[in-house]
Amino acid sequence: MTTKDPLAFQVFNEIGIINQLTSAAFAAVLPKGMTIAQFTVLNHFARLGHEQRSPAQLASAFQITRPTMTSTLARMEKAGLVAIRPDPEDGRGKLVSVTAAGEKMRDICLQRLAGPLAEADAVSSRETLAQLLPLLQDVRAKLDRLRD
Amino acid sequence: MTTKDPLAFQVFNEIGIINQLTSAAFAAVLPKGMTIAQFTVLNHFARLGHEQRSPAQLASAFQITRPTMTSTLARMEKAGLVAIRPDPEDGRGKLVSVTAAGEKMRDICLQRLAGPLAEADAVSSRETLAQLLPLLQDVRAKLDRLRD
DNA sequence: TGCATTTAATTAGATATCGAACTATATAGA
DNA sequence: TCTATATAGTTCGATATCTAATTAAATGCA
Repeated sequence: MTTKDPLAFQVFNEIGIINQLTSAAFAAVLPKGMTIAQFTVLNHFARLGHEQRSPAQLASAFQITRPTMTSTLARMEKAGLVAIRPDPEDGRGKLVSVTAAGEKMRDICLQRLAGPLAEADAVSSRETLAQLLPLLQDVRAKLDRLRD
Repeated sequence: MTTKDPLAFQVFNEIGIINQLTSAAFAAVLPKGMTIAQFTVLNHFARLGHEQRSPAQLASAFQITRPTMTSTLARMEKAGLVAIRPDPEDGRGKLVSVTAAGEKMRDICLQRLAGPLAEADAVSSRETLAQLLPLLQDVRAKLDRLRD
């Protein structure tokens, strides 16, 4: 990246590369067959306290399209990580919930992620990370608003 | 993301989401058939002043695997954006160069990216971006070192 | 009531990406 | 020189992701 590039371009370029490096490192330690996308879904349900969610709600939460979520959920259901049933209140809709196996898988992933996370936490000083977080949240919030 | 998550996790999560949002916005304005990956290659050659590069060098520059670069280059060659020839000094290797059509395509992409970039530049104050850049570069440099 | 529009989800076809396995060539060491 | 190892590139099979098009159900409005 030369310094001639616009500031925003440079920033988003760095973000892209960091995303690639960290995603690869995280994916490498996940159990065979598990992916970041699937882990993200499991993690989301853990935060929700096991409420049910529609595929559309999940897609919206992660800012991905519904076809993508359909695809990921189908794989997760096949692997027994989530249960999908028709929405009794909407003939078009479905309701997704996490299974016991899904919760267990999330715990396993968390354990395995601990190492790389600690490493990442170590290489970048907590100070740097602490400075970064609010700035990133600010940018993200503004991008979110822009999307609407 | 709850505040219970480790700092590094929160930071990388924000980075992932910002990457997704910006990538989607950029991809949306590119000409039919063009992708960010392909534009990145064209842009790289523009910076290099049209020197030739091996697929392995390109893969390394973008931190992607060689199979991925093989795939992208094959598509770009088919589209006439790059030329690929055997490396006369190494029977295993190949040399990639950008074509006139590739240069033209890069210019078109730059024009189309100007809008979204200006938008991104506007939503996030230059101050925020200016603060972010060195922090991100620091994190990226450390991650790079970690990889070796 | 009935039709048009909207919304939920899926299917199809594309690209990017990965790891694993393979081929071919180059290099190093005995 | 010969063989073992390393490197360049590809092929294969998988997942994630997108857009466009399709199906089915809900909603709105005349």
